[in-house]
Amino acid sequence: MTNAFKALSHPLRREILELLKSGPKASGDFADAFDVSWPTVTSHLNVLRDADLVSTQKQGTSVIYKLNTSVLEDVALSLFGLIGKTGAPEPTEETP
Amino acid sequence: MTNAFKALSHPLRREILELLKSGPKASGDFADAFDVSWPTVTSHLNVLRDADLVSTQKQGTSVIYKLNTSVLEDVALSLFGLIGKTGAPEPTEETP
DNA sequence: ACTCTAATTAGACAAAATGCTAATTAGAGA
DNA sequence: TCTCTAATTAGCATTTTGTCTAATTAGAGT
Repeated sequence: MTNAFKALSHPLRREILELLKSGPKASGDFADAFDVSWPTVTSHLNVLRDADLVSTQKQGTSVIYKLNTSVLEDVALSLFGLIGKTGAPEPTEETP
Repeated sequence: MTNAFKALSHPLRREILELLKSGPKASGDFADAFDVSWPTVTSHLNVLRDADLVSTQKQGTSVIYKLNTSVLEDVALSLFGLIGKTGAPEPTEETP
């Protein structure tokens, strides 16, 4: 999960995830959507897949990417953990 | 808030935040806690402060760092937004 | 087999991040 | 004032990241 933080650090990768919110997409869709070269997109997609934030599936000549919600949720929860929102009931007083 | 993602991408910086969970600490406390030089710690602390993840306060010759929970919460929420969860995690148990 | 489209890999290169040592600033106290 | 301690800044080497173009792989359709 540690890699997920690094993967999330690039704005374009976060935009890719944002696009994936509306459903699975092919590599070329991202290449069309952003103003960078297709190889650059591929590189970012690889980072996201290595971090397990997305998973892939081949469909003919296309490669379909879809959001991997579980890791994303783990990351979000770990951040809440950092500020004391663990998902468990909060104590009425701060624990030193 | 965009910078927060980049700030969170380094393991040592996340460890710093983890340490801050238990309360505000001085720069030297981190320098003691980790196996890197003090200037390196300072550099990481600067990144965290630029990202508004921590705030500082001088106390004599010491500089006290404390966690800035609001930005951390924003980041966590934006990740939940990515997976369609609009709010904070619900308690696993009923709050008494 | 040939060709077109989808996508990735290879290789090069610039820019940014990381971490060190040495030098500097600034406050506290004798 | 002098000195000690806390912390940051400066400068530098090394590594990692980001991006491009060119080349390559692979499937589909004709």
